[in-house]
Amino acid sequence: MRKPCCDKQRDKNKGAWSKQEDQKLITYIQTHGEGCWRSLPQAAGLLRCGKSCRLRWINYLRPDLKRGNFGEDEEDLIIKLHALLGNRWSLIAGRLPGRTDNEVKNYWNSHLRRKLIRMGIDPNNHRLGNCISRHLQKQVSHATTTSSTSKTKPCLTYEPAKPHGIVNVQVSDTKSFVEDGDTSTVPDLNLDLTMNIPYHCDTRIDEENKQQNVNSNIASTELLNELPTPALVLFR
DNA sequence: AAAACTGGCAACCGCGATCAT
DNA sequence: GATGATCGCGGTTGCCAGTTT
Repeated sequence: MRKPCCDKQRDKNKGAWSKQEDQKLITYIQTHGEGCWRSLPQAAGLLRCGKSCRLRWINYLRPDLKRGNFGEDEEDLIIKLHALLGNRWSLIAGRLPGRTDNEVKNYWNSHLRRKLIRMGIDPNNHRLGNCISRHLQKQVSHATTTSSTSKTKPCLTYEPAKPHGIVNVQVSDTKSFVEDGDTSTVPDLNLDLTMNIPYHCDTRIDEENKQQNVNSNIASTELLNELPTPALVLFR
């Protein structure tokens, strides 16, 4: 049923975009606006498929793109949002003005993911791995004057985004664990936060509404700012 | 100095969702 | 409801520059 991808057409350019191509695309969109990607290449005089034009515009040419390094606050937000939403890059990017889903995805894969792994945190579920990394072990052993490897390891449980937008977050106080050292005095705080994002996957809501619902819910509750994800706890 | 390796990023690909007929 | 067209998303690939051996 699916039509062969337009990219496979022989007369289409592929690979890196030239300045001339960029300029044609910019000029066309400035004049006619976004949309109708299918017909855009021909109208703009580009030997590209519409898909490629859309991607180029959204990820690189759009005037409102921020570009440059991610700030610490942006990193925090990405980690928090990823803990809540999983690999929903477009939703995550929607909370980061001037950032694209591709940019966020790349940054996650090349920076944040590794950072979490180095911290001994599974980037997939934001849980501390079974084996605490050497780095973390150092921190722990440094914090505790006596060896205490047999003590209860910090328990951070994040369940990634579930269907219907319900996210359960259970957090033990890792910071206390690391900094205080004496885990026996640290109660296993189990903050069972249940967030009900009005995101009904099973009903047909258009993407904009979905995004607005998610955005407004997150923004209004400001819950994100209160969420100490394991990664963030360890970064600080 | 050169080869091998690594990391970052832009772009591509395939698929599902949605729209149009 | 069936079919085809289009869009948008997330995973993956490939290129290139920088670093290490």
